[in-house]
Parts: sequence; C-alpha cells; structure tokens
Amino acid sequence: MNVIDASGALAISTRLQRLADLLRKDGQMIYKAFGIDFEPKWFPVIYTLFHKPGLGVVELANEIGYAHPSTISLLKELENEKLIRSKKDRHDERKRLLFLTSKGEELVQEMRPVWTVMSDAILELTNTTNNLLKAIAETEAGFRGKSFFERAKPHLPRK
Amino acid sequence: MNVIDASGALAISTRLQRLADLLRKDGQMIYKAFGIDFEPKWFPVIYTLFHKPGLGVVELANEIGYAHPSTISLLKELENEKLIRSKKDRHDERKRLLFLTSKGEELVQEMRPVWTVMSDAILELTNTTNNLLKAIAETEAGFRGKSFFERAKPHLPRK
DNA sequence: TAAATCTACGTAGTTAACTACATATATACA
DNA sequence: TGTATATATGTAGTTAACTACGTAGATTTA
Repeated sequence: MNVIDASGALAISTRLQRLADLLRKDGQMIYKAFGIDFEPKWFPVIYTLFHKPGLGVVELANEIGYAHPSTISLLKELENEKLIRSKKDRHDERKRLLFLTSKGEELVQEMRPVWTVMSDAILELTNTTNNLLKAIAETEAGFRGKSFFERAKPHLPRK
Repeated sequence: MNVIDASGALAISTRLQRLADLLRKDGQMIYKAFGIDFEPKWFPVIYTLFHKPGLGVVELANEIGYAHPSTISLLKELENEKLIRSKKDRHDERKRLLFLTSKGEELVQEMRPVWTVMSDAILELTNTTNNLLKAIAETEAGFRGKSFFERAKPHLPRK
C-alpha cells in the first residue's frame, strides 16, 4: 500500500478526480468503438436539451451544475458540430434559447443503445458493497447540509 | 430533480469531478483559516516525501498515482516555496533524489493538527450508508480487474 | 420615470491534471 | 565492446473545468 492510500481521507479530492479522468477516457474510447463522434463532456448539455428544449444559457448551466462560462464553451463546440442551435427569446432580448438541431436529435437516437451499454457497465462497476453512485449522492447531500469547511471551522484555534 | 441526476450513471465522471472540486476548494479555505500557506494539491507530494524521503521523480509520481510531468510541475512550485530540495543520485546520474527541506519538515509538524481536523471532517462527511472512501476503493479495484471500456466492449455491434 | 439594481450572456485568464515528444544516462545483448 | 533498448527526467502543448470581470437589457424603487 502506498502512503497516499494510507492517508485516506486527506487525498480524497485527488482520488475522486483520478477516477473521474479514468471513466471519462474510457467513455471516449467507447463512443469511438461504436463509431460515434461524440465526447463524454458533451453529454450533460445534449441530454438536458433533449429532455428540456428551449432553456437559456444560464438555466442550462444550473441544470447541469456547471458555471455558465463552462457551459458557453461547450455550447460553442456543439454549435460547430451542428448538434445544437439557439434563437433569441422574443420576450427577453438578453436571452438565447437553446435547442438540439435535427442532426442532434438523430445523434441522440443513435447513441441511445450506447448509453444503455455504458449505463449497464457503470452500474456493474459501481455496484459494490458501498455503491459509488449512492455514496456520491449521500456525500453531496451531507455537504449541502454542512460543508467540509463548516465542519472544520469549530476547531479553529481561538485568536 | 434535474435531468442529469436522473441520468444517473452516465454523468458519473462529471459528478466525481465536481465533488473533487468542492472538496479541494474547501480544503484551500481550511488551510487559510488556520493561517497556513499550503495548497491541497501539494499534499500528496509533501506527505509522501515526509514518509519516504529520497524518492526519485518517477518513483514519487508512481507513489502518488500521477503522471510524471504533473509531479514535476508540483515539484517546481514546492522548490520555489523552499519546501523541498533535490540532489543527484551518486549511483545514477539521471536521477534526482527528493527530500523535504527543514522548512518543509517544520510545516508538516504545523499542519499535523489541521490534517487531523480535516480527516475527521471528511470521515464524518463520507461515513453515510454507502461510504464514499470505501466505494472509491472498491470501484478502483473493480476497474483494475476489468475496465469500463472492457465491460462495454462485448456489446459492440459486429462489423 | 429616472436611477439603481439585478439578470443573462460573454470574454479573458487560471488551474490541475493530462499526453506526446525529446534527451541523456544506464543496462542488456550480439 | 559497441549497439540497441530501457529508464529518468524534462518541455511543450492540451483539456475540462473554474473565477473575475464587463456589458446590455429587464426590473424595481424612490
């Protein structure tokens, strides 16, 4: 065992990020192997716009839990790929309403079986004694209730 | 519930990364609140060199599970901070052996109580029905046994 | 109804990891 | 022992998210 695993809790963000990277890279390979030109990072945008067409940029960002500039850069790529389009909101000149293009809609249909395969593989992979998907949800909930910082704060040395 | 949470498994890398970010940022705030000039990302290097002084660059990278160029850039920062130093290996001219400086050693002693507080907070946060730390370890182990890609591969359409 | 504030979107620059490639030294083998 | 291969380190550029800040239009309020 290396000293980092031994340090347990302290290296948690490192380990989460590494696992995220591993899964994203394999996700990329899986799309490729199925002959589909799609990047895992596009998933939240495409999936959300498929289910909720007509969202604005910030609404979409909130929905997928990203900062809006991150969302904007994904949207740019997806517009270049002709997978999404936008139009001005007639009632609010500031707003851009976002939709899948028909190419985007078709790609979603093509990806559906791949998503099923991926989803099954992830469920298999994470369905261990401590279920990772549930553990994430539970930890996120705990964090919302009282953040990591708030849990550490009471132990600050008094000035 | 937003559509991404509903998509469950498919957005897993996104969610892992977001949680990693949250924890890293709070970690940063905690060091600051304790008046310690230290970044969470330095932890794996400092902690490992504290426990195993004299490692080479690649040995250290393997120990902390990073690619060696990532490790090199952390080492540069830590050398600027005067927290680590290196010397040539007498028996292998290619190798740089890495050590904490005395400033580094002192900082470790200063951080020990903070690490205890952080570790307790993380354990509290992650000790839910499905323990996140254990779930990560279990999923990593499952992945090593058979990767995400390998689990999806059998379902490829035949050519 | 004019001014102040808020909201939606966008740009620029940062961060913390990565891969690909280059170079120098060490080791193995013909 | 000279050549091929492997290993240790380093550099350059990429990626996928972020924060800070700016601007324009919408809404609230004095």
